[in-house]
Amino acid sequence: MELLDFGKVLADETRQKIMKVCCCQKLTVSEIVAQIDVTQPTVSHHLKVLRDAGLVLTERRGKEIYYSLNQKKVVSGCCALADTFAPDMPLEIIRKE
Amino acid sequence: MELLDFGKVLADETRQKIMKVCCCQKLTVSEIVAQIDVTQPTVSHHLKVLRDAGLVLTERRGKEIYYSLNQKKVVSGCCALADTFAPDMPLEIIRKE
DNA sequence: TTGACATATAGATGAACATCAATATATAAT
DNA sequence: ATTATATATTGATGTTCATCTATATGTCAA
Repeated sequence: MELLDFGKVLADETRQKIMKVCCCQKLTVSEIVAQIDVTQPTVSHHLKVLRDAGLVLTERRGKEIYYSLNQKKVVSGCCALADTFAPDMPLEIIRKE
Repeated sequence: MELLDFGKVLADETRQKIMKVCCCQKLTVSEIVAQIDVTQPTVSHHLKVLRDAGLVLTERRGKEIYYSLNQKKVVSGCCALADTFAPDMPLEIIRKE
């Protein structure tokens, strides 16, 4: 089940913090570590989990690797959740540019 | 963080199965047990988790207690997720009655 | 090639949690 | 009151997983 993976990714505080900080910008691992109270290996571990779930995009520049949240994937996950567990709810417009 | 609880609830396969079966109908604990491959205490445990998160509605009728998924809460959780982790995405209309 | 820096991986440890059997509580019927 | 049925709770057990330290890998500069 795809939704199970989505849920598992969201079930950790550190992971949600990482998602939040690289939500709207590209950050290196070091920059993420600087903003969160865990060690670098721990951040790398969570980035791997996020990467495996397709929830994060990466871009190498020299020694550094930039990470950013894949907002599109977040939305598709949310939609899948709503479709599965709230099929009777009219969702209307949630946000529009 | 509210979102963390939402994620944790979603992070278990049995819980997702329970959510699915009582998504669009009221079911007793026994009826849920009959549809899922775990014991009654395990189902009760998960129903408690769901209840504490406000994700399930209950209704007592005699000896039996009917459970049904709170779809409204599911949607508000999905919206909170999108607002937090996908603020740049235009969500448009997802579904409409 | 050597050294410095950025990130990833391996292995160990502890905590959180899903599950079960056993038992308790609640409700209804006789 | 007693019995039967439905659900909840308790306590034990095993597994999953987050975290750390130590180390490996990768990249660039001198």
